[in-house]
Amino acid sequence: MGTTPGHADGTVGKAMDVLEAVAAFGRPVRFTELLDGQVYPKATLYRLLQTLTNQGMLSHDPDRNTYALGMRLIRLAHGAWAQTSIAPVARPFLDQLSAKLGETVHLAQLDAGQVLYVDKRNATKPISMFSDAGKVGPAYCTGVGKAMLAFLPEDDLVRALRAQAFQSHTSATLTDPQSLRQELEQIRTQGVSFDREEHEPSIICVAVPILNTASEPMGGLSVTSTTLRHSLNDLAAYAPDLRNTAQDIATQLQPWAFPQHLSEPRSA
Amino acid sequence: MGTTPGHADGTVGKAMDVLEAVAAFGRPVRFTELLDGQVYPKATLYRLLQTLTNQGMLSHDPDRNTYALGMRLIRLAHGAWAQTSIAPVARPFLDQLSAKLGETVHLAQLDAGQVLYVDKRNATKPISMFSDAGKVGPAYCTGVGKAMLAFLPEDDLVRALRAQAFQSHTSATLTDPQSLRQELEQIRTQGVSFDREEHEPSIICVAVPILNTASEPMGGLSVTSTTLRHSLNDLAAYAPDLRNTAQDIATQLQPWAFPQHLSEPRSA
DNA sequence: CAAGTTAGTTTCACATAATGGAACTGAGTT
DNA sequence: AACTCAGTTCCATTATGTGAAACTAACTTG
Repeated sequence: MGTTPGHADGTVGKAMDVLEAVAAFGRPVRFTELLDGQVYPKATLYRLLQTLTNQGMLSHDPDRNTYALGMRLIRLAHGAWAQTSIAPVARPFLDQLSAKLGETVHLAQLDAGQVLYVDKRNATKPISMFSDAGKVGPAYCTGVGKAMLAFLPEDDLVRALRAQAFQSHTSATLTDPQSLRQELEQIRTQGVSFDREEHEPSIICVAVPILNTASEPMGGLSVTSTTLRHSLNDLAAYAPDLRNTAQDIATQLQPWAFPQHLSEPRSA
Repeated sequence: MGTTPGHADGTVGKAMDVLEAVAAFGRPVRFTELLDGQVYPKATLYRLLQTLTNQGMLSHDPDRNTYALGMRLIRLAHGAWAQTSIAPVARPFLDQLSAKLGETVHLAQLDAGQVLYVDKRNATKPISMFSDAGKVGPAYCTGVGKAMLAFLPEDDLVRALRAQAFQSHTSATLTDPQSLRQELEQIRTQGVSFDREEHEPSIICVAVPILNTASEPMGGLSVTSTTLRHSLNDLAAYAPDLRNTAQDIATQLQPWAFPQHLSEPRSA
């Protein structure tokens, strides 16, 4: 987890492990810190760091002798966001929904069994980019996570759950696959999922999946609030709006799933 | 340019070239499309694509047989944004400035001679994350770009300019290093730079650099508008506010440049 | 201030892992 | 049934990456 050398395929895999290790620190990190947290021997780690820095995937502060994630990642991620995520398609709908409800709205997708937030609206104050997009969270104890898990094909679900370490974040967290599966069953029939302070105390949310025509989850959409401001019943009232927006997004997503513009006149 | 196999260091470098090549298309791309745009032979390209997909750096649509940038990049970029860019530090100041001026505000940094936008505020409507952060632009014909170039040490400047292909975007674009250098001289003395429709017709902006104590540019800050709404003189009036905000950000950035929290009790 | 410690860099004999030409598969055409 | 063309696999060759150990430089410490 985190700094696991996930069965590295070749040199590239190892390089990615190193990237991940740097990311895990969440701050500029010294060579040695990486060295004893990591499985790769000194010289190997050293060369990998060099190469990655060279490539702009890491940035190296020569004064402090520290490494941090490089800005090239920001450029590339912009492409990923635009090409691969459902966010650009969902954008206008998020605007609409957030304007209507005046609540915090999240858009998420599943990535390797984890919830990856790809967009967010916070009605109260203007939101800064990147600050929240790119965040990840556990799927089994978040509203959007459960909404998506509920509609995952069985084998995908098994794989997603195996990747999770079911740790108890709050007293309400579902920590065994058993009760989670029950909950997922219920979500599947109701089409709505709730986070009952399962991830963070006093944070609650209502979420729906964004499904394609094959009923597979393409993403999730949620309204988040606190127990101070809302009850779960209050949130439940948002469900219809959420469902409508999810449906709208799903509709817009169809052409995206079957792109027509594939064969362009090859520029000789 | 773009798909240049920039003197690849090793396998990792080649893998990054492939990433960049996929990014360059800006849409899901077929194997063959990459193949004949790229210098790597079939089998090699194939394996690199496999590895990258495996690693989540690319995503592969098995139906359409296309590759696109992967979501792992979004996760990593979030880290880069938080660790390496000046954006998180500048965030509250951007909020403030944008609230005061009610105009579109950009925060940028230099990356490999290009302008990389790392944050943005648009007072009129709520802004989506990632949509603009991560964008790149040419340094020599944007307000923030010139503001930063003006304060670059000579050898860095030479390197940055060599990377640029001085193409004429509008009739106002400075296309020769000569006149650009003159302009930079002026910016250096005045501390403000203008984009006089040099990048896009009718788009103008005023920008200032964010300088560290060594007077090296850490980033740039700009207010953008259109010729319909403002004259250059109007924009010039924003300069003092921009300078103040840049100063505030620079001050906050000092501890960041000399992080105290480096030696933590090593977790045995 | 010499001996000791720590952090980072370089070397080099060795072996793994990447290479790419060519052959193969299988879907789509004619 | 013969012919594309896109994508995938094979495998002998060799380039690349490997990592223990030696080295250097800065920084403590007795």
